[in-house]
Amino acid sequence: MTNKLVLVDGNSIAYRAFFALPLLNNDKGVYTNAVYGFTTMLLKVLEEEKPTHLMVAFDAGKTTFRHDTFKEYKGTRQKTPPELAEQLPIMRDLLNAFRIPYEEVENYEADDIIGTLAVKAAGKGWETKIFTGDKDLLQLVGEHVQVALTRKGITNVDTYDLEALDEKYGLAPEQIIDMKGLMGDSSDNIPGVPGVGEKTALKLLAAHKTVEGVYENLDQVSGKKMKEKLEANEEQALMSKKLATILTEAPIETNVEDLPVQEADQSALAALFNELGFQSLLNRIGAEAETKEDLKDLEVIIPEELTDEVLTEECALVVESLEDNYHHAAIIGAAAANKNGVYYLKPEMLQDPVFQEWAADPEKKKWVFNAKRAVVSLGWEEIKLDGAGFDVQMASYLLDPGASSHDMADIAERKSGLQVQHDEVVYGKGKKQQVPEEEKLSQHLGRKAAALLELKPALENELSENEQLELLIELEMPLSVILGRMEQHGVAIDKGELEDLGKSLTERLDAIEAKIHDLAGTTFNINSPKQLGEILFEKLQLPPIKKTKTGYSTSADVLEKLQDSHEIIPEILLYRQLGKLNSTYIEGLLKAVNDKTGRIHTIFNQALTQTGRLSSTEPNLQNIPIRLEEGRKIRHAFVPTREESVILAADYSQIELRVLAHISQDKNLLHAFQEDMDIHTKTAMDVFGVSADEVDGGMRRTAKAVNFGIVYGISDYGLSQSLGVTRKEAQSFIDKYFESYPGVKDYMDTIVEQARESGYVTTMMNRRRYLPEITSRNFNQRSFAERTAMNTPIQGSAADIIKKAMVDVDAALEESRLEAVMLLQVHDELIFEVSESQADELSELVSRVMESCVELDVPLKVDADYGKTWYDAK
DNA sequence: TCGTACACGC
DNA sequence: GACGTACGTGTACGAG
Repeated sequence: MTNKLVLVDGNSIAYRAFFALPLLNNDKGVYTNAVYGFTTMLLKVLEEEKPTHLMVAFDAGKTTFRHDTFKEYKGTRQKTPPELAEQLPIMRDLLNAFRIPYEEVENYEADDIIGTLAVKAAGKGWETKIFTGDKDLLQLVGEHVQVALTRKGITNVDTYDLEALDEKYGLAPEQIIDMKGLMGDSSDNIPGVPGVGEKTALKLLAAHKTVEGVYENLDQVSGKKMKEKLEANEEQALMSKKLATILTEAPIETNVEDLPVQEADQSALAALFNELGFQSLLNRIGAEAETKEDLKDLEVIIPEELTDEVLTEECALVVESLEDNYHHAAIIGAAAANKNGVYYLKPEMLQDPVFQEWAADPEKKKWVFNAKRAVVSLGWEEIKLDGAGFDVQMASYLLDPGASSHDMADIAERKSGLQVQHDEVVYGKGKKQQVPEEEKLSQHLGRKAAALLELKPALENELSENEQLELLIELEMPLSVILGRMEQHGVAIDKGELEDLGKSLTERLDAIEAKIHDLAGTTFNINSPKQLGEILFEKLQLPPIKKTKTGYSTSADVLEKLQDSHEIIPEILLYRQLGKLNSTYIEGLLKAVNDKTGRIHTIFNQALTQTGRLSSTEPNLQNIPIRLEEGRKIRHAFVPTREESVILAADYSQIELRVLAHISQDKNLLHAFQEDMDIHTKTAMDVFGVSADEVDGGMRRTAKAVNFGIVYGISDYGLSQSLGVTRKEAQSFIDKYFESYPGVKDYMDTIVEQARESGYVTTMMNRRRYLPEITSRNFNQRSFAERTAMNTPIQGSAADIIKKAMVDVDAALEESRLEAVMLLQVHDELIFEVSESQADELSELVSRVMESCVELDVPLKVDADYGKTWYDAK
């Protein structure tokens, strides 16, 4: 077997990694992004290339032999940023731990080391692959030498051999230096011939092979100016070529045989990864995260009897169940921690009336982790939990919704001195998940409870400093109880209705499938984008409009463009639409109906989204179809639990734009809502400069998309996609919008400026979102952060408002004589069930409370309606 | 088991 | 001048 040598251009890869990744740092404030990128690249190389020999070359010192030729060589290069410089020594530690040799040679660049070794290896008939971000190294490509150039990020590379190089540039490797000689290289301050760029250089070399060849045939060069430029810079061109030439005879003692790949020093590597905080890489090398302190230390008492020493007035409480879905999940144990100690409570102790009385007492305050989970999982066992006054998970979420995790173990790691193991480590995952023996379980739960006790005051302090305590105590905590009740109550489903819809869907799908196969002339899986792409773009020869990473795009917008070019297309679109309805909504919802209750019990995630909205899972009841009639029919299956009841839906009209009017104080927008105008028509009037009766359907649709863009923070590109216009046109709509609503423009500018200064934005109720990328050098990251800065206060404040409305409505219902149940929240809409006789009264109450739960400078408007099913509540 | 492509809601 | 562009969830496919 031939040997395979991999040579890595250390400085080049480090630079690439540094600029490609956000400025990460570990818990000690040391920047780690370049090291991280470098490491992932090394791991990938080891895994995929499986080299027999490997080394990393670094540049040494500031000056090299090239400076003798040209003292301004690399003269314009900016100093290595200090954030990167401090990472270079760590990379050497890393290589030592990997047992990968590295080398730097005084007076020479990494390129020269690589070139020399590549030549040595080629002489022995070895295969060599060079990893770099520097195109110069392409000159080393040869029969046995490939060069992998980083493309985007660091692990993504384009590999060049002789053939690929010829294909891309039409050049042989040795001509790379001729190209550099002619066009120069601004990053290395190689002058070249001024006025000659890549295009000209390639043209000249195609005709005359080398720099020397160009000058020998100067009379054949077309263009007077070009000839003059070349003539005037002959010496400079030759010098530039020399500068760009990589030395393949650098004085290096190392032989390629000295560089065999060795086993990494696992313990050194694990120690380094731990220090750097590379959790994911620890997993990848199969090592475990280090433990800060001895896990055996904690004293956990297993009480014989529950006394008021165990269950105190202020007490951390852990209620553990394993399944993600806590509805009807078995509680495997509990723990309490307070000033007296840490206690493990066996599951059967939860049945003790002493526990139940304490749990139900709102005066006995409990500090918990995910209050809703505790309330609902106890609730299913008929145990009432009240007085859950502080939720550590919620606190962590409110402090920084963008934090990498809100796991107990991670929060404890970040914010306390106590070590809590990850659930996955204690219980296992997937099929291997199981309840451990009591000793292990009591330790784990005891640690969680102890950590809660310690975390509560710490996080309370942080919240208080951010003025977010009210948000937690007055809004999210009461809301979690309400949401828990909604989840546990569930939504009744008419299974027969779903089954009937499913039957007719399946029949139609079968017919459409047959038709598609017929039109295609073969049977294939329509649900497979790969197979569908092959049929459409190869067999049927339709023009592929867009590509994805893996092949042809077959997304709806692509297919819509092909609508008229083949009669198979509309059938495929219909097949997709109906297939989605059948698999997700018919089959999916039927599977989600609980056997015991006959209802669907979703789980609202209250600590997930970056804006403060809720999300809904298992199943997601926030994306039930409504826009197309076919799908809307699904809502027929959402029914009240009692025959005599109805479903009532109350939704805020344009809440985000009203919030925008309030926050920005734009006079035009405020006025529009104060006069209760149709906002999309109003926007169309302003953007197109026409009167109300001149606004046609197209103008209103455009205006609506613009408003949508403002609310969701999409870019000119996003708007152009949704309108099917060019980016320029989209941008001009945005410009006109800002001309008409200058207050909105001011707000957008101000909020971005604020975000840059403080690093975060806030909502009306002091929800926060950090935007570190707002100072990024990467245009995309920065633009995204800027749009987020504009959008989050709008969407987040709307989320605040409906959450407040839910708390207020719940209280109002409590006081009223109405027997209504809140079932769902869908971002700007609340769904209830109520007996038909009380429906009008409920409608009036809900609308009133929703409209008055906060006081804005524009009115809030609610539309409410009810009917026998969710479909009819429109 | 995981990543990708696609489609649904707001 | 290119970059690759609201969020969140679920299903199906196909590679490992």
